[in-house]
Amino acid sequence: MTEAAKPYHHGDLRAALLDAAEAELGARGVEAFSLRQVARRAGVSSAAPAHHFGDVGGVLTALATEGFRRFLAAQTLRQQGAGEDARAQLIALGLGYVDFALANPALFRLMFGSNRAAYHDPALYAVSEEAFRRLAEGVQAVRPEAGMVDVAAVWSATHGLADLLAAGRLQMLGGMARAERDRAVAEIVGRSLR
Amino acid sequence: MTEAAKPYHHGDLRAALLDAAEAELGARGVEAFSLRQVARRAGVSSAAPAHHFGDVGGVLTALATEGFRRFLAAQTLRQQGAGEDARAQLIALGLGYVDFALANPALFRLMFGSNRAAYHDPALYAVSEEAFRRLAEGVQAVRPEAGMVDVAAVWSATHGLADLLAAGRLQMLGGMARAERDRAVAEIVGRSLR
DNA sequence: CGGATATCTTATCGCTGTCAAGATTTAATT
DNA sequence: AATTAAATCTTGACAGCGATAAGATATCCG
Repeated sequence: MTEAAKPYHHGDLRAALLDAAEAELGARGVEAFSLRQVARRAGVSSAAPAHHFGDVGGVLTALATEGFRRFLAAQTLRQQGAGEDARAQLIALGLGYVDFALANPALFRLMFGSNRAAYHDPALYAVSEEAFRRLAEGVQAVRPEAGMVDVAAVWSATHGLADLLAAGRLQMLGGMARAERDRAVAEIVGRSLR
Repeated sequence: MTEAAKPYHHGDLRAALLDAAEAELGARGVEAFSLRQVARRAGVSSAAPAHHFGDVGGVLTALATEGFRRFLAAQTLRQQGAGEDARAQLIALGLGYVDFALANPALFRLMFGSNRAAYHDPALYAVSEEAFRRLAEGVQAVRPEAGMVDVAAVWSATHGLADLLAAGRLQMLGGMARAERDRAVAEIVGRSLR
């Protein structure tokens, strides 16, 4: 096909719907997310998404899954630019955690602060478990004798920071220049390790 | 009036609607909260809430405001049962923070993890600012030279802990007996202070 | 080529939040 | 005490939502 005005079949509607859903999420937030609006954004009828995602929960679950992939990628990116020692790697993971929350606040909120994504979905469960595993292993690498409380401490500090920043509280940190904020995040995550 | 079956005027509908709203919030969560359902719970027409709260946002804002009052009360309760020194007081504040989140997960999520409550509302703004002020002053009392980063560290660790526990992640801590969990929370909050 | 299948639309349902208009009760004023 | 004003609640309507069944159109595969 060359470039027909409106082919009956979209070609890759699933991907287009996910893009539209992310735009909708960013524009309206998790609370006011509308599936019909997503369909409208993609230039398709309101019933079209059902064939690819089932219901609105399916769309949000797929979006959250994609979100976790990028979440992990943001952590990897920071870790690649960090020193090799375990502590620097764990702090880099925390910086990536916060990076993602600041860059995608609505997506972050969908992933961590709502019941709208179905975590019993195998793909979402797998990728969220991987995120936890990476953090836990990062803690173990720094302190081999570390236990549950140590993992909880690092996760809590990092997640709390990310959540408060994504919500727009903690303006004292959110308004900082990146380098300065990075130092503060590193300091806070570092403290949680004792 | 003795006990007429259905008086046209309720008497204290505002309070009854808030109770119904809290029940609805607990039952369905922030995501599926329905104003009509709240009215049904209170035995009143769907348009009745408008006269007391304006729209659904007004109900949720009032509910969040009441939530912050109880949030502060939970912290006060812990602080009354704690030692007098500044550090014990701050850790008690953190324990109250977590207590509230575990006892009222849906309300906690409304207050901290959603845009549905209007924080420009004077009453809600005032009570949420008081909560922040108490935490910041608690940090200052422990370390008079403390700065923004110290406040952010304590808030992040405490809030992250509460948020993850309310969301059902961190089952490792959530499944503990209260005394054991308290020790872990105290340890984690304590770490954020240095 | 032709039937099976995947993809998308149209039309409809019950539910939601909001609003205007009317009914009923309480409060204020004289 | 009588009348008026104000507050409270109901009824009825509207548009938008998610979901689903039935039909239209395109692709796949023998």
